[in-house]
Amino acid sequence: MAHPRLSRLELHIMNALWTGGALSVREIQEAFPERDRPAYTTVQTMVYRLESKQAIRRTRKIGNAHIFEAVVSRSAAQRRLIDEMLDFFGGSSQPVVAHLIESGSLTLEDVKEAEQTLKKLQAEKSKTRGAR
Amino acid sequence: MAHPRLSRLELHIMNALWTGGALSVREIQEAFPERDRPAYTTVQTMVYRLESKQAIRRTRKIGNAHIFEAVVSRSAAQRRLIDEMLDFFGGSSQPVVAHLIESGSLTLEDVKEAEQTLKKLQAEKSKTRGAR
DNA sequence: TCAGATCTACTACATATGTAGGTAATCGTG
DNA sequence: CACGATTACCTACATATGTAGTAGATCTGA
Repeated sequence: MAHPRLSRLELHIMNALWTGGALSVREIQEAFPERDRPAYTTVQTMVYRLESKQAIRRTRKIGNAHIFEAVVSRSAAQRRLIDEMLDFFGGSSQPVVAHLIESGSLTLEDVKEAEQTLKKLQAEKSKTRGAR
Repeated sequence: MAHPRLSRLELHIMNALWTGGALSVREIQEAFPERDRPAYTTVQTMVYRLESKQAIRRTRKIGNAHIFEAVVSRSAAQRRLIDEMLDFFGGSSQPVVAHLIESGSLTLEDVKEAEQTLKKLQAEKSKTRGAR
């Protein structure tokens, strides 16, 4: 499976690895907020499952502890999540953007940046097609 | 539960109701693409579960068939999905927007519209705070 | 009216996900 | 080296999700 579906908890674990690099099970567990931190073996089980899904792999060993690192990139996982979301939204970004605004997490800078990127993309496209 | 978590299939069913208004189980089933359409009773089971989660409710009866309608709004469900996503993205919209662009679903119009909305919001906010 | 079509309500089961205990192997330290 | 600490590995189980069958109620058209 190149693109395994990742569950909520699995994503949290991936997040720890994306953020912290290669980590042991213990380190992953401790990356969870103290309040609401799963048991060591809970994390371990999910780590094993992620391994069997080939979303992560063992790299080396420190003492008797295995060190794991992400195989699936954060970007790829995000992409998948967003594609699934767009599915519900009929493929349109508009409602997504609207909710980002509502939630207050979309800044004017984000928008300006997006605009630049889009314009650049458009320019390249028309060049490829033969400058219309 | 005011904000039940909705699974993939449940969201597809909600989608049918958001789009088609009040529907029978049969109509919901037929809203699925012919290729890859779950059995009638499969849809029925999910409809019952959505009912017990109070995401939908029975409104009336036509013949011997119950007619269901959404209680949870599309907007509220979308909002929840996006909030959950933002959680993984560290609360930042930036990666979400980047992926929307990559997927090609974000248009310049979407961005312009967002910009307008944001500017309007900002203006209102500063007015409330006492026009700085 | 009554027989076939349709629907409801209940039951069942496989897979996925979250949660964690128990036991044995391995490590580091005195 | 021996022992306490830390891991690995295996097993188990509850809840969620997807999938669907069956039995009996209800409806509708001939």
